[in-house]
Amino acid sequence: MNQRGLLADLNVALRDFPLLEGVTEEALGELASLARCHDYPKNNILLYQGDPAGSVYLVVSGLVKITGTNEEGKEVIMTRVEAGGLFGLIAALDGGAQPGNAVTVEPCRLAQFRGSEFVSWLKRQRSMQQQLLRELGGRVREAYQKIGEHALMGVKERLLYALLDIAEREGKHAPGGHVVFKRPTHQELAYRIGSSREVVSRLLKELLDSDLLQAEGRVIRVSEAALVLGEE
Amino acid sequence: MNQRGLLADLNVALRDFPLLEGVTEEALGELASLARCHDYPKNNILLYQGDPAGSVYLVVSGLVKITGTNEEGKEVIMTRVEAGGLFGLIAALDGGAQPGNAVTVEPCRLAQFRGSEFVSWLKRQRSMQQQLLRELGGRVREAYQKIGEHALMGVKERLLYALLDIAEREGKHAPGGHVVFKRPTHQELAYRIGSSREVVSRLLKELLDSDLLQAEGRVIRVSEAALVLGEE
DNA sequence: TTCATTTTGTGACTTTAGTCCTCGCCGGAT
DNA sequence: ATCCGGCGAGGACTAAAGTCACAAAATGAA
Repeated sequence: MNQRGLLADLNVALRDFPLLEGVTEEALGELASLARCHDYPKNNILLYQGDPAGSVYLVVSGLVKITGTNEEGKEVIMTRVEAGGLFGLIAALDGGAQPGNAVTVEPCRLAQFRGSEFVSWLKRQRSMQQQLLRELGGRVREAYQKIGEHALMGVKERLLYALLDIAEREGKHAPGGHVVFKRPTHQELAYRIGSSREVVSRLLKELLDSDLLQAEGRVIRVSEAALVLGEE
Repeated sequence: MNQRGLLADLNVALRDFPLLEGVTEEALGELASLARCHDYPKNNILLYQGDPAGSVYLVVSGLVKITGTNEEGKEVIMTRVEAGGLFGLIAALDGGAQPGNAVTVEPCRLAQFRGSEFVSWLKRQRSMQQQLLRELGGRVREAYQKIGEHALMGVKERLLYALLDIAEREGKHAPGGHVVFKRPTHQELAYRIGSSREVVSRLLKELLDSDLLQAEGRVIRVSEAALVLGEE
């Protein structure tokens, strides 16, 4: 699709994003006019950790992960940005470095803004600022949670919490007071909790043996009772 | 000192805090009128992780740490809030749970606000909101940094980074291109990096042996060259 | 100074997690 | 149907970190 078509879509999409609720039609149009909209394939690198402040991106559709990596290629996922979410903003706000790498997890459509233009637009949007304060607060809470998990729990417990988190977000309720969901691959889980594939493989089996979880193929079932353990 | 005296001091102090720059005299007075100001001793617990949203606190003087803990009493420091900083705000903004425990590290004077009153005052302060966006962005960056350190580095490296961080924040420049600072206790360092006293004891010695750092008693010296390693 | 705390150093051991490798399986592409 | 690559299981080993126990040193308050 060409830029014109993508932008038309963008205009429609903007109205659906909770972060932009309360922003006037006019301001939305203005925002759309600042955007360049593009499609990206899976695993496309958008930002590197430590890069200087640059663009701000809005995820129109798809999923982006923010990660940290070390020299040997080990990776940990800090957070995931879904449709309607922003990334690149923190650096743009304070002119500092990018807090993490940004990589598409699946094919994505992204709207790209010049950092300075986005920020000066933002300065005029009061309700958006308030939404954003809540949003950033949520990110801090999520990040603190992760720090606690890494510093205070073993891999097995982190794995359990990661699974409960998935169950909560995308699980479907099944008869018998259960929640079911399709688990990601062991490798993907390992990235999320900052461990290795083999270890996840072993520990997942232990969790399945210990009747907290049951598996049928790649689908995992948790009792709703167990779910509440995951919520602080 | 009585409440009246403390509040008079508060009024003076408010003008010095970067977070409140650009806020009108009138709004500052209004804010002060919402505050209850108290002194707290060292190690005083102010908030527990998971508590429902309640008060917002402003650190007038002293130092507060935000920590996570597990059942066995192991602790990790998420961040420290210095004079002029806020805590309890994230929960107040979104009505969620407190992201961490808040504990005084030294005797502190704190101004306490009802969460709802603080937030509705905040809604009227545009420049403050922008400051706060930057501030929260900084917290996210700091937290992501910590997640990366925990997931991707060993204890020794985390320890080194923690020391470089202290050197940068509170080190004094000494002749010979060095920076010197007084290190915290091993136990305190262990809390910061989420490890144990004994391990810190051992690894610190290794670091001192390996000429990245030199110690004279509790004072540590780093070359300015080494310092840049710590900055992403 | 003296004495009670804190703080530190260290050996010995346990536990946890990470690594390397092999092998079988399943699903999708050709 | 067949081939390949990602996925999953699991054995064997190594390395890293945590724990326990105790003694020595440093600190700071009376």
